[in-house]
Amino acid sequence: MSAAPKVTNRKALILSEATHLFAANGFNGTPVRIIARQCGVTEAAIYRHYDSKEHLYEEVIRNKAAQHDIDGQLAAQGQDAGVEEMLTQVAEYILSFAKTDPELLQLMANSTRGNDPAAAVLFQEVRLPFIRFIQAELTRRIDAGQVRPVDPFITARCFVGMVMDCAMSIGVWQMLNETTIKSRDVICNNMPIFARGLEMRPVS
Amino acid sequence: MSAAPKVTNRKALILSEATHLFAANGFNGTPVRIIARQCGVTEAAIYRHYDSKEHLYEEVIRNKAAQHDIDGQLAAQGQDAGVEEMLTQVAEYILSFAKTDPELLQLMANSTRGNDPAAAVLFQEVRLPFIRFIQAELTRRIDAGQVRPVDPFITARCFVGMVMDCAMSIGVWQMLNETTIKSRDVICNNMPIFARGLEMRPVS
DNA sequence: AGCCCAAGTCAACGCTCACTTACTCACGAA
DNA sequence: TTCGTGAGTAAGTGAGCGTTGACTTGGGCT
Repeated sequence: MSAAPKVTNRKALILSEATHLFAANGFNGTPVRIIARQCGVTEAAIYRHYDSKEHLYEEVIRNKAAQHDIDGQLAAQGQDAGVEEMLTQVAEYILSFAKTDPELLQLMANSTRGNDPAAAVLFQEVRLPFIRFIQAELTRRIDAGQVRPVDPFITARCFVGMVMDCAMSIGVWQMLNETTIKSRDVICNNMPIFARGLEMRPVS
Repeated sequence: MSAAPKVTNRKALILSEATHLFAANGFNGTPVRIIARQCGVTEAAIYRHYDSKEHLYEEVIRNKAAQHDIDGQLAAQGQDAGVEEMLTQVAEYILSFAKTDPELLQLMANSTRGNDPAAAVLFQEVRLPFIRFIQAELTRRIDAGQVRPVDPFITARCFVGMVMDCAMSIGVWQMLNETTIKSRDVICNNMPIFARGLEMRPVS
């Protein structure tokens, strides 16, 4: 009723609701009016906290990316794992977003186009960490003679692209009534292929 | 000057200009007014030919998909090629779109989200043919004992996803001032990895 | 007590959107 | 010659958009 009912963090609420709506309907598909209604406030209240709709969107993206300490999570992995194990852990991490944070994947799917200025942030903060990690791990193993002398960057970029595409396009696939594929099946099927193709000596 | 200056196919012109604009700016980012201006006609003229903006968009998608006889193109390949050669040809075909028909890739990138009803058409008409082809080729080779007993559908889906992602995200990458990767380098680097991982006997 | 200010509200503004209406005109067939 | 029709136009329509300005309210500081 009153104008300032509680000092609860309204700004955080707006950011949260905006995240849900932007993820579900995209930037152009989400009017400020709807965000406001979802928060139980007026549009003007939103502009009290955020300069513009674009700034709010960028904040949503930045906040979403910051929620995951990807570098830290990746660095915690064992240094002495085999290639397959390493790739498996990365793929499991990416695919786990489908359950732990589907909004992140939706936002990424919406931002595949170059036009979106926030796309750069998502690529930089989410994709690149994975790629850099794999790149480094591959380089180390190539130098150690465990992995064939492939281009580590290209390999990492394509590997991450494959897993990301798999995670992002789930929605479209089940819209087509195609068989839904489980993450575990993808990993069990594809990681050995990649690892076998990369390793210096054929496994078994 | 006159109302009907020429009987040249105005409908085709509208479809063509709409394709350019939708590809460049997406559905929501392309007002009918702009399409009309680009064609040198009024909005009403467009509605004379297309019931609604959505119908026009769907027609754009359908027309774009129909421009490529993907099934035919794939079927023309040699049946006795090795796995690596087969995958290479498919990847080359997909990556060639970046030069022969970049609009197709842009439209696909815009339609990764499930909301877009046209996304289904693009998946069905563009992605699926590639996947089904690889799936069939893999199945044949698995039965012949040339390829290890992987899941042909999952493998094909992920392979196509990898190549598509590579083709679609080129725009974002060069916006980040990252090194631009050439299609040939991707193929030279990745096809042997995949093939080596798939083939029954390790290659050399 | 008095006052400031963050955080709201309401009501609009100016603009753009997809789409419509009423009308015009060239042109080919009867 | 007349007339119907397809293809176009100018000029809207109401709805919805992002954004703003003037005003209100209530908690915390002096």
